[in-house]
Amino acid sequence: MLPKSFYERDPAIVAKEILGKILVKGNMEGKIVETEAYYGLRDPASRAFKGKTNLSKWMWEKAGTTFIYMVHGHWLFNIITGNRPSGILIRAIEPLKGIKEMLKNRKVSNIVDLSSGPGKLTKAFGITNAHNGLNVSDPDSEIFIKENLGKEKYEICCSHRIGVREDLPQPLRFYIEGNRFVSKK
DNA sequence: TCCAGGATGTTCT
DNA sequence: GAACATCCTGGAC
Repeated sequence: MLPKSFYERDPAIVAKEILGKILVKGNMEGKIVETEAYYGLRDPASRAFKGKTNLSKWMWEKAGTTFIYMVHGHWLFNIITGNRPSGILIRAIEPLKGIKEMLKNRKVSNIVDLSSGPGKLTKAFGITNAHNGLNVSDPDSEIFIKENLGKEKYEICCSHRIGVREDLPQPLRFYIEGNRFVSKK
């Protein structure tokens, strides 16, 4: 399992290095293939931009804390990082285990449609706001992230974030080049 | 009470 | 591939 210190860093670094790691919930596992970094107060796209509210308060929590909120009727899964308030958004994963259970949560015929988007993967994994405030570096947590022991190689690309009205100058979206489950190219 | 939002699914060409 | 209706909640008024 990834230690808390892994998350206690700049969100862009965490977003980049968490690619290829394994997200685990119950018997379901998936490889993280796409993420975005969010810089709290100085980031107009961040939920924390307007200050601390009942919703965004999680972004001030310790690194590794989960932060889940709904947009357009979809739950989006975030993890708090260092330099708070800040965090990363998990945008896409590649299903590895428990695919049967994921298919039950999402009625799709195509595996690629199962988790190739931020709202899709939360539904496939059954993640809702009930999972707010967990810590992915806590062994007792229902959701955690572990190291990928495989030795596959992949290239990491970056781009500007998707669907963000006022983006920061630097690219803050990271993904694994060529992976089928990345939401957009 | 109203409205916009870090998106998705469907329905076209 | 592009356009659009719709998903639901928190926060502002």
